[in-house]
Amino acid sequence: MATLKQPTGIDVARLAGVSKSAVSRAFTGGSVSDEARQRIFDAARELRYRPSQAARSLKTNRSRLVGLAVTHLDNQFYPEVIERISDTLAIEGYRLVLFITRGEAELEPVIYELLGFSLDGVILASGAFAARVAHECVEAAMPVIMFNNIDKSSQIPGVSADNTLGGETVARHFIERGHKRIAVITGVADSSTSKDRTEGFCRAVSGAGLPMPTLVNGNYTVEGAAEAMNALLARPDAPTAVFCVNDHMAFSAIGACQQAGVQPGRDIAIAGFDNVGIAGWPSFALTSYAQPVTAMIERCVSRLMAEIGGQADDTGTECIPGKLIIRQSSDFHVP
Amino acid sequence: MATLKQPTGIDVARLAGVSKSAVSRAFTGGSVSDEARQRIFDAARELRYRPSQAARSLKTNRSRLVGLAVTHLDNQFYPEVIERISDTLAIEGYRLVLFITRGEAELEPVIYELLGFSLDGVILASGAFAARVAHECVEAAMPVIMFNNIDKSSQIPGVSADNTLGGETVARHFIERGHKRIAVITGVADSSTSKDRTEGFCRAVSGAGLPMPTLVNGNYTVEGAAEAMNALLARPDAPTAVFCVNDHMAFSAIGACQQAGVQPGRDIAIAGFDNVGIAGWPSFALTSYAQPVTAMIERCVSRLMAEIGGQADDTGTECIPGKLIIRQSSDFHVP
DNA sequence: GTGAAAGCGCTAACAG
DNA sequence: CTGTTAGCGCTTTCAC
Repeated sequence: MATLKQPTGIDVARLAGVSKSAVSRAFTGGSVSDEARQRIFDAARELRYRPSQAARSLKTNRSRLVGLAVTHLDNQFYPEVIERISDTLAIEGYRLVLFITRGEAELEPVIYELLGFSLDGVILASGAFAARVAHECVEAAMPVIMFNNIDKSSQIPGVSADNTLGGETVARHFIERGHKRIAVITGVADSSTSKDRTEGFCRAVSGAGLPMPTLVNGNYTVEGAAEAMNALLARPDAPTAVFCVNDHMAFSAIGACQQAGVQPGRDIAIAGFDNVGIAGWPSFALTSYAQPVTAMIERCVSRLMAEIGGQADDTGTECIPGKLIIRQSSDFHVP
Repeated sequence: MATLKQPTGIDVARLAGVSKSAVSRAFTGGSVSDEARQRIFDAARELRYRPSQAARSLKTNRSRLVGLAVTHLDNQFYPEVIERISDTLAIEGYRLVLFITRGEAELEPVIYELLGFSLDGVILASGAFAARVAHECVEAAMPVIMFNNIDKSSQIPGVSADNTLGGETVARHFIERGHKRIAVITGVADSSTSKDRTEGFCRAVSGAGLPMPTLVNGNYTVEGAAEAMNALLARPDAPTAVFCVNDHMAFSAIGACQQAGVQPGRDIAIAGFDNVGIAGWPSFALTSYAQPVTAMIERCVSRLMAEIGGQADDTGTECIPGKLIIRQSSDFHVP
């Protein structure tokens, strides 16, 4: 039963024959004699005592909880990121509270909750509308940082891959392999990731004197990407290379190609972005621009910790270069 | 800055010209006159006031936080489950605190944290050693329920698919298609899921008068499953059908087959378990026993809520039947 | 329907 | 090094 009375610091103090402050000190690293400490810990173990976080939070104004807002998790990039952020935060003694968002409709309640759960800080990895949530957090003096999707136009702290560079890098790869008819399957229109990747890509393509790539919106969904790919294949001037602005869509595009009898890596070059685990599976062998996830998370967490520690973060937006991983899906020259 | 003073109930009370008790009532659904309520909410909005969860928790002994322990998330089943649990809990006003575990080594700290974070309850979906954590929770009077991996030998609340039935169902499917040389790639040895699925499968196979399936341990990992599959293919009496006890390993097995020039759905039948999203992708078209995720989560959450509400849960372990989804990877008859 | 008052369990001065 | 004391912000009797 949940109603069984938990022991308090007083119970422990009594059993150990000390004051409750001594107990508190023992558990917070204050100065206690070794002997007292020993008695306290023994008593605590006996009573199965653990300091109540609720009371502690009330006093210290710290919950050791960080909120993480993400969109739905079928894009494998997010589970990977969640796992790594969780690990990194755990080292600092923090835990993640999950807020899975599904779109604009849920905006208000999410903000309300994010701010209501007495979190120490918030990481926003949730795509398009995150910027608005971020502003609310700033207003409410809640430490916040945007991850992956950022808002360059504001001073809101953010960490992302260098998406523009990533787009460029993929473009250059296509160009080197002799492609001339090139397309890109874009993501949700107002996400910074899609915009930047597409922009970098297009700039490099036209900079090389090639015609502007055909852009089709895949909306960051499996269905959208499949449709986009089919539309591309149906064109009289079908592209020989297509850049999907994330791997999630690239997998779907590959599937669409296969169904149409077009073989990626031979008949058409496909590249993605994120380099999620699946990209390396032999069934896909997807060329992908790898986000520097480790570095991104390291920066994200340490900046958030600094904010929580009271240091204002005026670093703004930070873009870290990644690395192109070339695999079979694009590793050939056009004739 | 994190240090900006947040408004308290007193501030709101003062601005609204009422007592702080009135403010509290307004926010907890107590009886307040409409007029007062209006003034209070107006004042709260103006001050950007939100009741502090920490203080509330201290008083009510409820945090509206539920812990979720899971192993690493590369098995796509878990992200799917997390997302759904998060949604279901959100309806009840609860949020998920994530504890990503990585094995026995981390057992103690995880327990300590799980119990230390003043959670209202805990969901254990974390595989093999979850049972020990569960017992600790029970001892500590922390409402707990095991999900997916359960412990039938104890009275610890648990919800899972009917894994035995699932294994049987897959076996029957193979048998109907005329397979005689059958193998299974198993998971971590002491996980109830792997044991039950394998057991149900083997029982049905030998019940049909066929020789016992060859068992190879894939350890629930991509690498393990690939090795297992390769070992299977190398045998003189290589199987014509293999059951992978989860989809995660099945994908890897499919990859291994393809690399060996053996085509799933034609040369060999492959089936998985979980029916994760990817299973339906054309690149895999994996036959899989679908876990009844919706029902499982519904039961899991409502039982946990009951426990949190103070009702002892003596339902024990609960297994819900799923459904076989037949796809190309196994949809053929042996000659 | 409303306010006053008493804590929830803890930490952090403060004095010894 | 140790105990006493005063709250953290809220909910909740209890009178009115």
